Amino acid sequence: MRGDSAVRVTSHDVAAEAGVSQATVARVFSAPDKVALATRERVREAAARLGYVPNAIARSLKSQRTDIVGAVVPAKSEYWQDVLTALSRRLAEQGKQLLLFPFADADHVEEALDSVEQYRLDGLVLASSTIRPEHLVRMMRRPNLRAVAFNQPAASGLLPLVMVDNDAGARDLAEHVVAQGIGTATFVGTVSSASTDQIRYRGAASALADHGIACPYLEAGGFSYDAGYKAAAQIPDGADRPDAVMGGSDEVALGLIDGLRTGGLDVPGDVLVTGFDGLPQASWAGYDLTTLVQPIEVLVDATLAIIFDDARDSAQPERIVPGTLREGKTTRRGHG
Amino acid sequence: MRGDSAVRVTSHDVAAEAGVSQATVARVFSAPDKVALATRERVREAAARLGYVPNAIARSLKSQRTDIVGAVVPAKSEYWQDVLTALSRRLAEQGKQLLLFPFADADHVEEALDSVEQYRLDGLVLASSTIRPEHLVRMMRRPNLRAVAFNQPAASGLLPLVMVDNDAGARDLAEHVVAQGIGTATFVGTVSSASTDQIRYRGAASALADHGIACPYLEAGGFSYDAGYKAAAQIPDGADRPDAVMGGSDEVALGLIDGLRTGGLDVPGDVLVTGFDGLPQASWAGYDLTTLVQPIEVLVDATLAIIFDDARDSAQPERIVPGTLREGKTTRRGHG
DNA sequence: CCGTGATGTGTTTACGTATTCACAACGAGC
DNA sequence: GCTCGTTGTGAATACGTAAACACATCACGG
Repeated sequence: MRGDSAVRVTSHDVAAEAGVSQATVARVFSAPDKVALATRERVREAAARLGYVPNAIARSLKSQRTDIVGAVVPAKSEYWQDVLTALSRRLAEQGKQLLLFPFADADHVEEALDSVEQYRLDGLVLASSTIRPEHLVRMMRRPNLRAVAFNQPAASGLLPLVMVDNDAGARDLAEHVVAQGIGTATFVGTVSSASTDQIRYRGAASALADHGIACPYLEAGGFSYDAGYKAAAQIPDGADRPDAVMGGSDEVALGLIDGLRTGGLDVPGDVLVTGFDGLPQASWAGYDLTTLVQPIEVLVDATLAIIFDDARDSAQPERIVPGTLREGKTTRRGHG
Repeated sequence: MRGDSAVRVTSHDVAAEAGVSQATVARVFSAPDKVALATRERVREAAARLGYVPNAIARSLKSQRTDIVGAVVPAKSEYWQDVLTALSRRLAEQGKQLLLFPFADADHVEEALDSVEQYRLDGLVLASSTIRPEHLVRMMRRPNLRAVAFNQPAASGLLPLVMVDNDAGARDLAEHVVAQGIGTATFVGTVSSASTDQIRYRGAASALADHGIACPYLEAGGFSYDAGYKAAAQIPDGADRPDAVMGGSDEVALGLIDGLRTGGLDVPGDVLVTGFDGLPQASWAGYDLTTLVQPIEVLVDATLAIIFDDARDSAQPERIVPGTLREGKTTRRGHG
């Protein structure tokens, strides 16, 4: 039934109602100071009377700006959800919107990017360290599209990049557990092919090596609690049990804690555990995980600055932001 | 590479390159079966050569369909993030996108809705039980906009509505704890003005009353872990301590557990705890919370069915979907 | 051999806005 | 009293596509 009572009302209708031209109506809503006060108010009243709302689609078509930023992110991840929350809030403050392009796994990134190209977005945030370089390159040369890689070291040199200092963070965590007096350690990574995972492991291993401590690598095989939980079973027990287990992410670390405890171990009594990211859940009293907190607001602001600042000619910027060590009870050793 | 110059390439350019009309190019990308195979391939090749990508903005303007669904949701909430994940995945499968309109608190809903109206969305998911009725009514009469209230009992009669059966779920949980042999109980709600909170409390209280058990109401004052954690301190201890504490949501319940444990109590040894929603975190081994799992996939599918099914004349549908009781160790009593 | 329907393509218009250009009215400066 | 810049407004156009309409071609049955 097309005969809906609700008719689409355009700037032309408002123009007729107010006795002005369509151009004037458009100006009232996009450049009000170019219209005389009296006219402006007459138009505003007419618009209100008719229930007129400017059509963002038409505006975008004409102005070549959508005021929409896209984000290509993994569908399932605590960490990314936190980032998206911060991102969308900041955008909303600027009157812009966030269009989500989630992908289930790395093989589906291609499809997501197909969609991205159709919408003429003002900017694009490429998240997840599992996006492959060839995909990144594809996004480089779209006109009017500012793409930024977020926490994705592999994008270095290809795209503007914003990330937390994974290396320094991993070292900080390692130094911290060393200071607790550990003699052995194991790193349980997320997915070994992820560039963040590699950097975090190398940073931790290198810092531990400085103290003469070896640090074998174990792969959880995912970015999830479940992956960490299962990986806990792979950690040697008995004489070979490490004094500290460093998780490649908070999600994995939380799973590790529960997995270790299920296995009868005490955290931190028997084993120290660290994470990485600073998820809200890491602060929950049941875990109180020692982790490296990412300054998400700072990272998001830096990302948006690259997208919206007009310094187009500047070279590919790389913003590497330091994180903060959060000391929880999972590394608090020797209460007595 | 030839197609990567920074020029905008349109269907007209492709038409010229392929020696056909613009209309034919458009048909190749929107209704391929209306074009002869030979022509189609010629156009496809020309498009690939030039790096042509259809402009979704222009298409939307012409076709009056954006293929975008909006979601108005609270900015910070584990539960809604799970819903959004499911929603965006389903939409992606259908080649549609999700546009996010997060709001920090109920006072900012207005602004979010202003933005919503400008984009001519195909559908809108109004989430959160804190959206006020006057806002809902405003969304009713937009042309070409199918708005659906998601888990928001207050919208009944105003908008199409999809929700889990809060009443039955609360009763199920209550019956379950009664079956564990409790004699006293307390309900710790989220925010008492939220319609879901009221229904859950009434359902639980009513079921408990059937067994002669009173159930005082305590308000956590938020939907968060922190609110629950703090609320735990309000629960009477000593002789007045309830045998069971029912949380108004999983987030609150998880906070309650940690709060109670911090207070020196054993869960479930001293107090049983239940939640509501079925968050992934509720299944974490550290908590293993007894809760009512919402069938999010089912709810999302029902929502999208209302938005995209052409049964325009049908009355305001209300889909109330039953949840599933998940029995965890937080209500497993009497180990000894 | 003509009518008829199907098929494929081109021509044209419309979606609703922002912007350029033109123009009128007006005050100020010489 | 004339030029000149300013201010406010209208007319016209373009953004890139989809769809309505017209038309040509062709197969086919009578």
